[in-house]
Amino acid sequence: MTLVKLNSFQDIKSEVLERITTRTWPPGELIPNEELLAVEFGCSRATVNRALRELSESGLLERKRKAGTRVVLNPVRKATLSISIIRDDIEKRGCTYGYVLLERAHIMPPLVLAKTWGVAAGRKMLHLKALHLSNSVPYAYEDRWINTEHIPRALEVDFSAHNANEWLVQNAPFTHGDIAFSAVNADARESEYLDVRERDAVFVMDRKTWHDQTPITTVRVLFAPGHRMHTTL
Amino acid sequence: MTLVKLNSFQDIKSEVLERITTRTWPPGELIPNEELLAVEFGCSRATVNRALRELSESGLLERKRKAGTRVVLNPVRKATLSISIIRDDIEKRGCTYGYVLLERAHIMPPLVLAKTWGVAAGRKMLHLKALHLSNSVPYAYEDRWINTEHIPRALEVDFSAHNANEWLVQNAPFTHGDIAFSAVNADARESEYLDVRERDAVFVMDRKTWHDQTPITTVRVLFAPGHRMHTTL
DNA sequence: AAGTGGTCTAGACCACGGC
DNA sequence: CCGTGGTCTAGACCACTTC
Repeated sequence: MTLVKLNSFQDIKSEVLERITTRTWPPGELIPNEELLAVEFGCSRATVNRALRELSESGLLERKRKAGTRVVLNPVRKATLSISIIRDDIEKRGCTYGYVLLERAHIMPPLVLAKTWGVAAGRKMLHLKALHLSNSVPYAYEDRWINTEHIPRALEVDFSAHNANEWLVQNAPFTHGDIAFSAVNADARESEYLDVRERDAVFVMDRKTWHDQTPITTVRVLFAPGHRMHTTL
Repeated sequence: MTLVKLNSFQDIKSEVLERITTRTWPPGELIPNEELLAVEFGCSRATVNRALRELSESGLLERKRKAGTRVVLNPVRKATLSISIIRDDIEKRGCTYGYVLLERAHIMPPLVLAKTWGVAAGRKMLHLKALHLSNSVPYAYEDRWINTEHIPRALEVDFSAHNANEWLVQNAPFTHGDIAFSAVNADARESEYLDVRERDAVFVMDRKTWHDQTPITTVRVLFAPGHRMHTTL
């Protein structure tokens, strides 16, 4: 075993990655423990630890105390999605952002929603429908419910002037959330709002957020046809 | 300032998160430096560093040498997607996985593909179309190109017996990739393969992978209607 | 019981980037 | 210049898991 001086955890990541892709350490194989690698690479155990920890976070290694570190058999690659505010998406492309409130109502949510989202049944919530425009062209249509039991102030906000997404980000922080993406055929109303043909395929994001156990808001966003969500591996 | 003993970086993450959401440290604000926080929390600087680093990786803090650490104004939340192989997705739900090769050809790719993917024009590549089944029902349809200049062995593999995805994962590792998700209306052929009506909305994943600079494979996967991709924030 | 990774510490040096 | 975060080190203790 040659002792090569690899001082940074980045170098070690690359070297380990190399050994994985070239199958020096084939899938399923147990690799040497941190202490041995530290000796081999001429660095401290903490540095090896950081390199291996990050590789395991990206799904390439599997680590267990006492059992050691293994190369994952069928790597489940992790891709990071950046969920930005729609306004930013639009402005990043050099387009002008526009916003229109379509509907506002303080009503009881459908039972399905109350069930799946965990809000008390029989309580009114704020329901908003709005359109996001890019250079005056429909970009996304959103259908949102806000838990006004928890955020009563939302009832007094003029959501025709303030984008609900941005108001909530600044006024009702959440601790965790839950997102799903899918594809649906635009129904009659949706296609009218987005100015597309009925049944056109639209990309959908469903998001629910909570502050600890308390539901904050849930929103379904339909993006105009052609929308792509992009990331790297 | 009270000195509270917070020994773990997890505790510190929670505490800092708490201060962000309760606006003890409002958006845009500069927070104390690592050394001060280490004193306040009664732990070492390295521990504070790990907590703050992780929070900055999830998009809540912004750190710059000399400038210090700030609470991000409009947090762009990072969500992690797990991209698993289709077989696992299906079997995880307790369904039986099936696979059918529909077409195989060693031909020149369309010019658009060569351009966007960076392969030399005028070279033949392996083109595969296949169907993934869940309990014998179409689950996803894939249209794939494999760079046989780089992986000549792929020409000798019987892809009617071996799933291309899995063969490639095990035989042609990649160093990086690029994924996009979108929604499209199924065309006549696609809807026939997936056994749905024409123009039904399908969820699409386009993926390209490279080994260093060399293209490995590119695939477009169309998922049967109803498919959802899920993650947490 | 013993081996492994998970984490913390105290101290150090360095790179970046405002000043 | 010099304050800040970024990283590394050597050592330590602990938690988990397999044996």
